[in-house]
Amino acid sequence: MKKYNIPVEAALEVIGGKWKVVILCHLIEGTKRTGYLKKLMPGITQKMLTQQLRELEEDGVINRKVYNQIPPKVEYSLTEYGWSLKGILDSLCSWGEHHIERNYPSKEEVLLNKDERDTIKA
Amino acid sequence: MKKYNIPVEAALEVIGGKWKVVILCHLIEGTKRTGYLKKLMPGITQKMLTQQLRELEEDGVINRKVYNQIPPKVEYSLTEYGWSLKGILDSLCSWGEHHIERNYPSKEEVLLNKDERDTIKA
DNA sequence: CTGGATCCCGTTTGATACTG
DNA sequence: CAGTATCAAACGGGATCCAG
Repeated sequence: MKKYNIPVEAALEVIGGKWKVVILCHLIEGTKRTGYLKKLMPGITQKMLTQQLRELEEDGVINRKVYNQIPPKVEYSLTEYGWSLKGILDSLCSWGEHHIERNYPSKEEVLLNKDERDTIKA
Repeated sequence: MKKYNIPVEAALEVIGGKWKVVILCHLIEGTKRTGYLKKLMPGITQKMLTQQLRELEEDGVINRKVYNQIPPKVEYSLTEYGWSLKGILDSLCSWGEHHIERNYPSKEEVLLNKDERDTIKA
């Protein structure tokens, strides 16, 4: 049985992975398939995306739905347990926005992202 | 200038380090010197502790106070900006506790920690 | 004796090509 | 399209050494 020196370590074991919080933030917006998640995270590799998704699934915070068809289609979504992280994820997003405004008042660094997001949505 | 694909990445850049959340959670309890932090985190190495503390200091969330004396004494504490993370850190701790109860209802894995904490305090 | 730095090595992550 | 395999690069762990 795993031992924790402080309870927060248990939380980090679930969402402490390098890309997990970002993945979960995207899944708050709704169910998404693998390729779309990869588009939303230009910096992640296929391998890491698969690995992090598997771990999140094992910890019970996301759901993996496989459609048996060609070409393959796999969708990921938050489980009910995963939704219990919503408050934390929202707070992290909000803090991140404030942190950006604090360090780069011009906000230029996120505007590009919004364009990208619109491009992807279009 | 750094580009973020999603604002939460800015938050992860600050508290996303492997041990940063744990360090910050300990510093919520009050100012602590280096050796005591190491006792509170048996799993961390001297090297990582120093590195993570330096990065947290550079990001403006913790304060480093050096006492010019022999033997050396260095104290770390949250800055005012660091305190803006309190809500997130508390939520993470709370979620971690619930996660432990969910997976190990006997709670045996954290009781040891409480003993350790008492031992250190004594 | 405390806080920190350096070196070496194993593990994790990244980049790329490949499979069904 | 989703996932795997392979190899290179970066990061983390541990022991040791250093300054004061």
